[in-house]
Amino acid sequence: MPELPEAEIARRRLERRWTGPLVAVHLLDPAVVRRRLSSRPSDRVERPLQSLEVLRGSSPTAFLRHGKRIGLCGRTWGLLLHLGMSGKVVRGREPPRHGRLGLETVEGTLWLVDPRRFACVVPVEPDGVGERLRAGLGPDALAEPVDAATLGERLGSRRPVKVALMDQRILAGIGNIQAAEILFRARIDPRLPCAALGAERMMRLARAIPAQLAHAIRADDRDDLRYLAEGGPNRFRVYGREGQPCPRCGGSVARMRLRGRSTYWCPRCVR
DNA sequence: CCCTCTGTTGGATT
DNA sequence: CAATCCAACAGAGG
Repeated sequence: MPELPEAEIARRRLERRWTGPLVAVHLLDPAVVRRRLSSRPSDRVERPLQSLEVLRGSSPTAFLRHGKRIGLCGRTWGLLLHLGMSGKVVRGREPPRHGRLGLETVEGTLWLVDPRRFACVVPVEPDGVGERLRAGLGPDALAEPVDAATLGERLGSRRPVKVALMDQRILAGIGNIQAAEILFRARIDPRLPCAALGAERMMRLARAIPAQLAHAIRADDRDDLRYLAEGGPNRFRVYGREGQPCPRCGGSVARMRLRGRSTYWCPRCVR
């Protein structure tokens, strides 16, 4: 479920575990290397590096993140990373199942694992990695929190608030799960058009965004990352909890479909 | 077995 | 123009 919290966990894991220069690059699935993060014009890379071999013998000087994207900066290279739908970073000696890429240091190997193969890495020139990460995206939903007035301007007017929250051009990092958790925390009906929020709700929403993301990161860091698909307990307050009691009011958590995505919320809590 | 569901994203289609 | 569908994929669950 890589959204901002999982991307931040992956970034930290890379930063903490990357000790010393890279001994070897294990490219288990060549398709994981792309020439750009997406087909959008803002993600165009003029001179993509041809292979990951340039990484060997060096170590990154910066470990960046913007929204769901991660960026590593070496002296002679940069590497953009997007975890896609099921990507994560794990450490271990042997290549794990669905391992796509291994970055080996003397201390061990960091593996990009990704069953669904939507994750990718893009080798680029070292300059401008930070700019590439932000290209076309709004401010980072955690690191660059916006006040209620700014949020209101950015959200626009017509769309349901949950749909707008998931638009990376407005704020970077919020996906389907965190949108549900944020709106639950702010007690806002996900269907409400942004223009109908009003000052009071907008204030609650502006506070809830960084609060929820920080909470999710803390939870992940403590428990180690667990995916629903891996059978771990559901740590979310409403996501994936249709029919279960609302942790705040005891009412029943509802599920609906908004723009094709499952949306969980508590009808009794919203105000 | 088969059908539906799932974390992302962007482009095509209606 | 907004909503839906689809395409990249694999796997879990009913």
